[in-house]
Amino acid sequence: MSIRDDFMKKALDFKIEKELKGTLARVGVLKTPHGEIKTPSFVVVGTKGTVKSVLPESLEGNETQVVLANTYHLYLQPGDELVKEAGGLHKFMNWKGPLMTDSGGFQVFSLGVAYGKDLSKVVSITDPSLLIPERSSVLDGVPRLATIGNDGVSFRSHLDGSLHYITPEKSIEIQHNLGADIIFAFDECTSPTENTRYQEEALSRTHAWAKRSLKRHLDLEKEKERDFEKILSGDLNPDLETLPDILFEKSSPARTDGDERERGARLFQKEYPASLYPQALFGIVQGGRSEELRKKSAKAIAEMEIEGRGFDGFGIGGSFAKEDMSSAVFWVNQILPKEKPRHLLGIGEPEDLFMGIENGVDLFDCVGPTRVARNGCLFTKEGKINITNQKYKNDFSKVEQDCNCYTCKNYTKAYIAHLFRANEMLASTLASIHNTYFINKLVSDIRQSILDDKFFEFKKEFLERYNLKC
RNA sequence: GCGUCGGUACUCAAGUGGUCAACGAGGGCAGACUGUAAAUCUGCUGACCUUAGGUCUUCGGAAGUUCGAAUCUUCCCCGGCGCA
Repeated sequence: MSIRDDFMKKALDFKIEKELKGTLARVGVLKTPHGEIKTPSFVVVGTKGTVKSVLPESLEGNETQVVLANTYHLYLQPGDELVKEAGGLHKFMNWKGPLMTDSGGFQVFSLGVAYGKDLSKVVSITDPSLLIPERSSVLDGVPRLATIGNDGVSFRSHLDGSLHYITPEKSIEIQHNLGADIIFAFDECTSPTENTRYQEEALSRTHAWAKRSLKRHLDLEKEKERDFEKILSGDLNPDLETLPDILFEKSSPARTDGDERERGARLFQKEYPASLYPQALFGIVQGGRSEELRKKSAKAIAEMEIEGRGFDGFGIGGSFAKEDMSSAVFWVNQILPKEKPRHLLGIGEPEDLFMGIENGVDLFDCVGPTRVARNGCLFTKEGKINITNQKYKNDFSKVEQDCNCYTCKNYTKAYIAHLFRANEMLASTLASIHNTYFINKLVSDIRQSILDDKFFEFKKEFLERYNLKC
């Protein structure tokens, strides 16, 4: 197999190393053009091309393997064309490891039906009055910023009120300009409060959009291949000669600890323009709370292909009721092809990670660890603590005695509490570093427990201790 | 000493006869946050009673006027400024 084949055809290479008997859990390695991801893995969220308040160097020293940015936000600001001009998002944000972008599908939900309401990714569904009988663009007097049509979604920018129309094709084009290693199909994230009739309607739309996303993606990949061919065959590409150095990936990926990872990375270290890097596309499964719809969606997305090429992996989307999240994940992962990676979108409380991994999830992303950190909430093995509580004011112990993160190695609770009270920026930074480390380490420990055949012992031990203060 | 402006809860600061336990901001004390509209949001912050609500004590001090006073009157205490 030529370098070109390796480079272009294998945007993603996923190898399962071990499966946990009696469950859907597996341990694997996911190879991307910017390095490997040992799965299961947590994905740290950096919506606007930055993990808020944290330097990329800190992430690297923090067990962070992969970062997820957002299509919609970067399209609005600074614009995907500008990011492309800058040499792609990796260069632009100085993150050398694997990178993903979300498609903007979640903003269909958060700026649409959830706008101005107390509706989030995970809700408690015990109250039937939450169900939405009728839909309109204005509910309870709050106008939405996103309105869904069959062809795409109109967004009213939350930054300046300007109107934008995002279609599946547009989302993919933006994501190709951004240049993340793994990108997502444009979908409609529905609320669990929607009725079945609406879920069905939304699902068929998501499937149609998935197909259009796939089509546009494959076309754009073909264009890259043609350009690549020209370069290799020596057909002069005058543009190439004049491209600035910064457009070429020469440095090795950030994460090169371990021979295995380095070998994987080296495969992709030739001097190719960032814009020609292959990208992998994940299709997204929806279907709300319905078993029938979830399974139908998993089947449809799994089987979807154009000229023999399908999705490189899968996202499991939708807003969940906490109570039935695990069953929804189980239904879907039973059907999705085992050999491709699965990403549970937007989920990331410690207990959810155990649940997801047990039910066959390989990747999780969640704003929780970083958002909560900025608000003074820190993860510990005994549960979350609010560092601004009075009792920590003169507590000169570490957040966690045995934690190896930069924050715990160097600072006391009293100091972090002081930074929060004094409204110092470093407060967010130190808290975010600890929380991302905590979650990364937790997933890495779960991974090891599967390799050691100790998953259930570890889960029990961890959750019992964690829930003490929950 | 005379004149003048002021003294309101932890702090700053509204209020100038009843709708005032007293706007607002900060601080304090808690809580929330799951593909980031988020360094955000919510609640409490005189005392007591179990929340709705109720009772009591408060606006420098004292004494008055009034059905009713943080608000009006008198005296006193304290502070700023001006003039001596």
